[in-house]
Amino acid sequence: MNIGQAAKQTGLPAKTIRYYEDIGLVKAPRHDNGYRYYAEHQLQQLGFVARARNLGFSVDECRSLLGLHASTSRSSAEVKAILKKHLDKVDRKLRELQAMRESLVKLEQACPGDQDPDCPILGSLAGSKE
Amino acid sequence: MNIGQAAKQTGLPAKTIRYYEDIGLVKAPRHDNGYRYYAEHQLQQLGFVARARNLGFSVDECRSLLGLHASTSRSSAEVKAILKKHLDKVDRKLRELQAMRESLVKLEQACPGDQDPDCPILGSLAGSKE
DNA sequence: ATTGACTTTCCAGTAACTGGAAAGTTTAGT
DNA sequence: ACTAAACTTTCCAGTTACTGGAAAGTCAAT
Repeated sequence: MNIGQAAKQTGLPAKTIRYYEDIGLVKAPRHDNGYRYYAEHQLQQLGFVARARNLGFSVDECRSLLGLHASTSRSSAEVKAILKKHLDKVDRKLRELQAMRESLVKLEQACPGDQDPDCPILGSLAGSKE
Repeated sequence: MNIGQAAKQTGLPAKTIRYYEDIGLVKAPRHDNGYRYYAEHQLQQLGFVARARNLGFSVDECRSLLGLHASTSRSSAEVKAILKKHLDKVDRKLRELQAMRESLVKLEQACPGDQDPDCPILGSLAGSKE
């Protein structure tokens, strides 16, 4: 299977698949003509990475997870440790976004959104009442 | 006031202040020796940008907001439109992160995290039950 | 005069792709 | 057989918003 087909199967753009090979994440053997060849194993790996990326894991975390997946001497504790660390990051980001959201909603409600130049959003950004 | 003092006042790293000048966001006049000079006006602008960035506005959105702030012919509707668009993005991102979080928590709970190689996290990433 | 703390510019690197150019390959149609 | 479309290859550049570091100039104090 060539890269285009693999792209369809995995939902990843061909560009991204090539990129993953460039950085040594998922390697594919070549045909005689130089075209990359994707068999079941490579498709599995690409799917694995795609799912991990969808969960927000970084490419480097994906690399570690793929490594553990391939290792016979792994422990589920190692995998869980990676996940926990990532989950912490997600939680931090969530709190950050929630705080932003609250401020933004308040500003949105305070602003009339009319033709008048008077704007509490700009006022707040300019540091009023600070 | 030199850049170091301005950095302390605004909480922005000096590097970042120089960067903002590079991209034409907040310009500062120079002393005879070439050092940047920060007066009240520049400090206001930097503070404005810092607050907008903390609310998650992109640098380009900051540019637009600064422009509106400086304009006498603005309407609060224009400002609010930028905010709304940004808020939409924040909301999308929040939902995305919340979905990730839920999946991650489920996987965390399913994984024993012991010395055994058997791991439902890897199983799920590998596409089991799909 | 020399140290230390500033400051300047410029170049490179970060994360994870994405777009586009130029060139080679394969396939379908005539 | 010829050609045009559809793939594929590599390589280079651009994206976002900085951040780190090097080499060099400046300033204040000893």
